[in-house]
Amino acid sequence: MSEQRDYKDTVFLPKTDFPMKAGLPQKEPGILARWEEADLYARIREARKGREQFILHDGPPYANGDMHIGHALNHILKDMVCRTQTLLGKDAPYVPGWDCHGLPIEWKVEEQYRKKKKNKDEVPAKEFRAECRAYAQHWVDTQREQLKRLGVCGNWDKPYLTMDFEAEATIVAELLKFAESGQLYRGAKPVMWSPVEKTALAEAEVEYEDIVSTQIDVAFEITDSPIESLIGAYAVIWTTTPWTIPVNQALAYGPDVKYHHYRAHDGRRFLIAVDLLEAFFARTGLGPVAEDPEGDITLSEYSLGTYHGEELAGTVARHPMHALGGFFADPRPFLPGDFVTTDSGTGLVHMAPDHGEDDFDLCKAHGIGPKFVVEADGRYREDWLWLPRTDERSMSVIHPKFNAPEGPVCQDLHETGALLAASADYKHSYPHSWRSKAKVIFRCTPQWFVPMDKVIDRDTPRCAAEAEIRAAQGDGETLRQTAMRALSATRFVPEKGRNRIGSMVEGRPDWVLSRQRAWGVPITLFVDRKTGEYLCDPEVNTRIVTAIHHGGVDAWDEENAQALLGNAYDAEDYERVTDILDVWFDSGSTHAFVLESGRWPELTRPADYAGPPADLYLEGSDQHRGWFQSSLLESCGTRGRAPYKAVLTHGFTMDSKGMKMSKSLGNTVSPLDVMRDYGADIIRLWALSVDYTEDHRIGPEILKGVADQYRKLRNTFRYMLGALSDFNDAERLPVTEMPELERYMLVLVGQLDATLRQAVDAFDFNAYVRALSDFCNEDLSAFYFDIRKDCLYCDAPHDPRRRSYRAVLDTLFHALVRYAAPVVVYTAEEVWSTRYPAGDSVHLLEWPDLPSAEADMDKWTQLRSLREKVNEAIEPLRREKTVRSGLEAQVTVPAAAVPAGTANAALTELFITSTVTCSDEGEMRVEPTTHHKCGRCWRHLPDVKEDGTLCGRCEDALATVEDAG
RNA sequence: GGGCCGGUAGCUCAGGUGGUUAGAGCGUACGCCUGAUAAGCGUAAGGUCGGAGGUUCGAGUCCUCCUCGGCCCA
Repeated sequence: MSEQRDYKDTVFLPKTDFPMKAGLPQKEPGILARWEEADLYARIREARKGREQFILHDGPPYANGDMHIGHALNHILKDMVCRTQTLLGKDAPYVPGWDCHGLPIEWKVEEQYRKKKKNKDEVPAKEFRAECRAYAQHWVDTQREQLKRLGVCGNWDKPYLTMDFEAEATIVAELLKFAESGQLYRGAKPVMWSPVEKTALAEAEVEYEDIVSTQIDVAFEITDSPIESLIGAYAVIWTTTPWTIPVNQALAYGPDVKYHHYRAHDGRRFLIAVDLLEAFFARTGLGPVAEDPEGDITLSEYSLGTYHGEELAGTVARHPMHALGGFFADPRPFLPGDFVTTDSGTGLVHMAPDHGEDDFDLCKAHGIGPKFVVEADGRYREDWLWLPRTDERSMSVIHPKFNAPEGPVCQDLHETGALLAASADYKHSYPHSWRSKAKVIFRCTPQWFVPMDKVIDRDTPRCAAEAEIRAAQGDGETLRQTAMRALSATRFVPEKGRNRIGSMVEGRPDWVLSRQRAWGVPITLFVDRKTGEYLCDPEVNTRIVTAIHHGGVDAWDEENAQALLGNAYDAEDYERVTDILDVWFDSGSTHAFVLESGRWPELTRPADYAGPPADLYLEGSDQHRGWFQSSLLESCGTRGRAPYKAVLTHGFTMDSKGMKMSKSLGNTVSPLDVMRDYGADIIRLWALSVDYTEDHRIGPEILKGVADQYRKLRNTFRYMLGALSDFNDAERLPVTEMPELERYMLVLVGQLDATLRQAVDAFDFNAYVRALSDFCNEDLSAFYFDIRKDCLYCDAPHDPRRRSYRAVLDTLFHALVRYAAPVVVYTAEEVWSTRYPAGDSVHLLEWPDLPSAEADMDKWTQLRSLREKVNEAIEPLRREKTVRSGLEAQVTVPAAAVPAGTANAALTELFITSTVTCSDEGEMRVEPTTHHKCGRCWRHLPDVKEDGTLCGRCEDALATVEDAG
């Protein structure tokens, strides 16, 4: 065998500096720095100025702690939305924001105090708030850097903070709109209250612990009933909080519970739920017979009647302490309560609206209000009829002695004969204060509310603002009705969100606005000490807003009261409300502050624009109860419509087994770690690959899969970059002069384009990423690139086939880099700058304009399926090493399987074999080639004289190259 | 405990109005190539569609119950 010439240096191999290995964690920060230096966000705004707007309004995350996986997912989705809209040519700005007020921050600052042995109560409020402000600012700055690192493109230099003075002023102004239109009232509501700390507690400040309580059974004598036989019988209630009996105001029954009226062995008649009789007998010994050792009593002998709960409506009892007169002598009505069960107790529940949520709601619905007789320290009011304050009895209601079977309540009940049983042996879990570890009670305190079902009164308008709001809201519509109407005009992605928020709005109680806290926006109301009405004077309100605007929330203090009230009022006559606003009101007002203030020109709508200022709100599904709803109610109450046109919700990120992440389980995945180990583009690709509409998972295996997917995408770009090295626009050919394969590929990329556009419209990003990825894998790498490898490497540079291929590659490159840019933002930039080192950012580009092309798609579908069959047929020969690659195979296919008019040469090219011939046989045949192998292109062709010499095509190609050289 | 949502190959996902042997990509295994080379190509294996009942000639798709998980509320 003669020495063969090595033709390697005559083959046009891909040439690129673009590395196969990404090294994203090292590379990304540099790319980010370049964007910042070039002020890319501002340049994109400039480039899209005047275009159709797409306003995504950022829901403010809480400024507390590092970015976690939920933040990452949420912001990647937001970034994807803005970037795809921008790519489509719209002006889609992104102004990030933070929620800065509220309890968790207060806590952290208090915690720091405790470490320094400082007492919060000794620190002036202004100083305390200043520390809260500083604490929030610290986390805003931290999260801002972390989110930037994720590749999120936005106005990071000017985010919105709910603690900005302007924001605080806007929030107050929004509150005053509610006030001026009569949509505020002062009511009461049971809240968790710590008698030790003398303060209301939030749910998060409470922990549950197992304790042993006194359980008592108390008889309430029935004084009237539609069921006459019940009169004179005793309704029995069971409770573990004896201290609430002196404020009992009603009894609740379960409408679907069955009750028994029977005569006990002592002659008294009792009313009890059927299912709970046995337990009741065990506690009280009040069975129909004194002793029942055999347990074989038949109640029917002693039964005086069985009643369905509903039949008890209209029944009235009297309080065991009715002899005290006054409050205690009033009748105690039976009320229907859905919450009444037969899990424990007697099936009848005593109602003290002062001290229970169910109690409060049920009583309120029947016109019975709380009495406010337990004071902040947990003691009964001195003048309360029941209990003269003797030393012995004057103690906090949480005191064990107070509730003991020997305690004052049980004693008194016992004396009246109403106490059927009392024992200090009931184990259950009960809320305690996080800080003092002391027991907590429910206690009614005055709170400010926004009514859900009040029609703004037409006859007595308070202020000019009211007229405006009336006009915006439907005529005679309640806030709930306005909100429901607004929801029906909103697009939900996914659609099921509508149902979720809808049922919440439908069933929610009035909005409690007030919190007894320090770090927040004040409820800036002056209440007339005589009438209890809040002052509603637009001039005063204007002064208040202006003061907050200049001085922040600190401006609402006692010293300023007279100045704010002005000359028309005397501060002495008014109580300055010191509650602060629920932080949900803060965030519910961000649309006003961020979208309508003009402070962010990129968010400002044209003067003639009407309708919701935001195109989209995009948050986790927990925000159905949170921000989506608070924004809806705030906007409906002040503008009569939702602040958004569409709402997109995403699920939560679970660990690799689908379990919720928690620090204690040690299964958390930090986006900061993922960025450090894999890079931001990997976590972005992950977020955009999963089905965000549901809960989804992340874990090592999943990330490995995402990294693999990334590598394929990256290599696709690397190949294109290499194949397009030295590409010259002059190489291009008109589409109509291109080979069919090229035209087919152009149609395919056109289909991909349509799929991607549709995915963008539907915010269906996993479909977007999958379509892109599948196209790279199936249509490019395994099909087009593989087939055209020979053409790229070996055709002469001027060959129309090669020119066509490179032209299509160039089209593909420009399309794909744009499609990929919103997803892998860093890599797309790296790809783009590798090809155009002096060029501008890839993120300034617009959606690709594809050349129109036509191809016989049915024919190509047939050819590709035939190609699969050929591969299957070659496989056995490869297995037995008869041939090693397809290039050594000679294939005979049934002519019937080949689309009409397809040349054998075309099939050979397509199947990457030595030759393909058609025959009339029904079976496909594969055999090893008899042709020699070209030394340059390695194909086995008839015109190669011996192995290692050249085929005609390569000879010509070499000749032209040498001529040119 | 209540409301709402979900459970399709190892992983990520497709599977209008119920209709032939449940699909894709990745990963895996095996093989090829060594001129995209920590790359590329090919073939193959993998699922009792969370479980149990039911409706139907026929159910991943409809109904009921159970189970596991999630969000919100209590």
